Amino acid sequence: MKITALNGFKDIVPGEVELWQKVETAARDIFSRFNFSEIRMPILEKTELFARSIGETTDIVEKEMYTFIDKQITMRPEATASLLRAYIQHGLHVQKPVQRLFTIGPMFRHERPQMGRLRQFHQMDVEVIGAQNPRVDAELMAMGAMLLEELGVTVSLELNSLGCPACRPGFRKTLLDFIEDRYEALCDDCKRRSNTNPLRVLDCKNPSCRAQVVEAPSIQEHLCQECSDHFAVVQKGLQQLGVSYSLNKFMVRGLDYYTRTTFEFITGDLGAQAAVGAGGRYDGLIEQLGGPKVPGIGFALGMERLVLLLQQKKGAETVQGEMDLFVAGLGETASHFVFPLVHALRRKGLQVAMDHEGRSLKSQMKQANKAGAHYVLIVGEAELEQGQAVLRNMDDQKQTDIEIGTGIDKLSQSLLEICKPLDKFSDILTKRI
RNA sequence: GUGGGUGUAGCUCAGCUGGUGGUAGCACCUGGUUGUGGCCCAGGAGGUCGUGGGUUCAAGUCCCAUCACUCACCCCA
Repeated sequence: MKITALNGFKDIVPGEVELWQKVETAARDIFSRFNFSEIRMPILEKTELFARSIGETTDIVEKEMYTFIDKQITMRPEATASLLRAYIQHGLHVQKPVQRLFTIGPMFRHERPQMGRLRQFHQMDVEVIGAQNPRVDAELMAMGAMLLEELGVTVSLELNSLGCPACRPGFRKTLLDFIEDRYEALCDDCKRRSNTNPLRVLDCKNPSCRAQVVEAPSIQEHLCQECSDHFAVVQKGLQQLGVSYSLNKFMVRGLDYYTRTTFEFITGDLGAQAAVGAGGRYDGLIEQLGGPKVPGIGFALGMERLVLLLQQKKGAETVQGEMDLFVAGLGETASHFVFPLVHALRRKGLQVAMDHEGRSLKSQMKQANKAGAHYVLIVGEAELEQGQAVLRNMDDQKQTDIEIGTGIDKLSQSLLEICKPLDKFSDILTKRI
């Protein structure tokens, strides 16, 4: 019986992993432009952490977490809770009034997999802790938009405010009254939702529910003065930064801790999984987890979804590797000579490969070609005797003789000089992706 | 947890109303070139037809079960 990866768990193989590297590299670049620092947390946490932050009655906590029940530990289903735990544990608020942190890594949820949704999935998570100013909300969204733009994926930004503990309960009541009048017209899921999480009724996909809900009261019109002012400045900030967005009064968040600003980067190209990234403000959460009374805001980008979008773009051919030099030794004597030479060249910084299987020159040339070698050094019995080898430029097919009787150090030095000027490796690689 | 679709070579897939698994494409290996890549040509290797039962003289094909994958619902990045 063949052993395969678990359902919902995926290998990222060569040819695909380059896209992931591209996404990560772009993200690290942008995050550092915005003065964020990386933080890495463990994947396992005490179950209680997630129950307290995400919400005891959310689907995630109730049925989607990978938990070792006997040990009361859980594989993180999202990053924010762990990151805040680390922030509190290390007293990072004392070091700086405002912490700008990001983390990249795997998350785990036991859901049924589908396009863009796996059981182990990867997020890039960004959090600003200690900043109250609504301009920071706008700045964060602008950063997300900038990253997505640089990656070349087209998304739209949708924005809403969920209010705060002062005004949300009032709206909730208003909404419940509205739903009450139409209860019988709603689908079974929405009937259930109206008890558990009435806001969820607003973004039901069922067309008849949508029709019912069109006239629903908008939370944006029921915000308290502070929340309303905050929301206005967020929008003003987005306009200042030239970030286009649209208001969506139906947008709701799945996690309990969100307050005020919430937003999603949406695409139409991923089937049912429209959100490429999403986040919002969580002003009470840090205190609730036993930390200082500071506000926070953040968002997460789904890496699988980003990679899928990149793959969908035209000309998304698999990335071809490159190397500086392939050394072809013909026969046992030549291979014996070449073996330490390859090592010496690698030590000097060249990307070098050789064949160890005693294959024909033709076969080795094929290997070199496939590997994207720019040069091939051919060392045969005849060359060895004459103290010479042939250096072939694979790009223009020109061959030159090169002295090899002078010792490996000198030989590798001259090869280094020939091969290195061509080393625009990283630029070329970046462009090809 | 609920529903639909699909399982044939490493990958993409043919295989009609049951009658010996495809000269299919890509990829791989070897040769055409006594020591020279890409293109072309020739050859080669690669399969318990997802698995287990059943019907039948005969099952990749029909039936049942099971597993896996996949899309959607729920939920969510």
